[in-house]
Amino acid sequence: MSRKPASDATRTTTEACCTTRPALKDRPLLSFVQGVKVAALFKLLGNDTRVRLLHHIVRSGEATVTDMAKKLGMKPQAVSNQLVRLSDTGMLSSRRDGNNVYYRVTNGCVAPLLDLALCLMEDE
Amino acid sequence: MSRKPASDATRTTTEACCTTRPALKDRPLLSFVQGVKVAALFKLLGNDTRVRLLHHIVRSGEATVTDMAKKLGMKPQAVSNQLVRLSDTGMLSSRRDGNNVYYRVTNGCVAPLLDLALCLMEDE
DNA sequence: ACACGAATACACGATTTCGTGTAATATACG
DNA sequence: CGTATATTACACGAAATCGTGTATTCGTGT
Repeated sequence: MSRKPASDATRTTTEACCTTRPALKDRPLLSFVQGVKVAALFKLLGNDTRVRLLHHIVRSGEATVTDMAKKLGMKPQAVSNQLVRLSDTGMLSSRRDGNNVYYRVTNGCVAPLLDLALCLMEDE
Repeated sequence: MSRKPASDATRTTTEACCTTRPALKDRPLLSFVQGVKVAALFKLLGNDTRVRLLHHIVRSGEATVTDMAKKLGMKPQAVSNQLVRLSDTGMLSSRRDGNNVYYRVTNGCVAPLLDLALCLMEDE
């Protein structure tokens, strides 16, 4: 569980994500457990609410629950549910200021992943 | 439905995938439909069987159903089910040679996506 | 202490997912 | 034509998913 240095707080741009690249093609076939782990990661992104939440946070740097609920046109509970799931995996972190809880992206790979998926979507 | 030029048949390396990059952060918040589309893409990758299948094909260039079924220790039907789903979205293409059907990756973004996910997984 | 708003915890119901089993189709070889 | 192998089509059942409703926690202000 070694989280990234988090860089400086307000930074939300697409950072360098994976410096060590073992060259996908040369790896031995993924084991069952590895497959499950990778799939779990994608599964987390495989939901329109979570995708839109992530994109919103990437765009705005930080956001509160009610804020996002309004933007997405959803109830705060639904949003909170997904935010918790995203936080559990280390994609997001939360900071409390008074009544509000601000969420931000902590993992540098998230933005690139979204980016790739977006243009792959528009491509085909 | 404009598929990529497919480059030359035997090429399976991580190709240039998305040349046009509208800068994720500057995009307006994803609409509901966009969110669903992106999520659908990730959802497709959110399964250990499909992930391992994709990785195997990326590694070997081409592979038949029974071949993959043996490698993954699964029944041919289960494998075929997932291969169909992957083909429907344009990630894979199939070629028939006698009794066997060979599957290969047609979309250049698939490998980079897997790559990103792999190091993101190992990172945290 | 009390009320209020924000965020979360939890159980429920509708929907989707995935491997299995069975059957059908396709191709090769006698 | 008949049989064997490879692949796929289809229905079924167990399991996971996701938004909703309700209730609880946390912080603020009066």
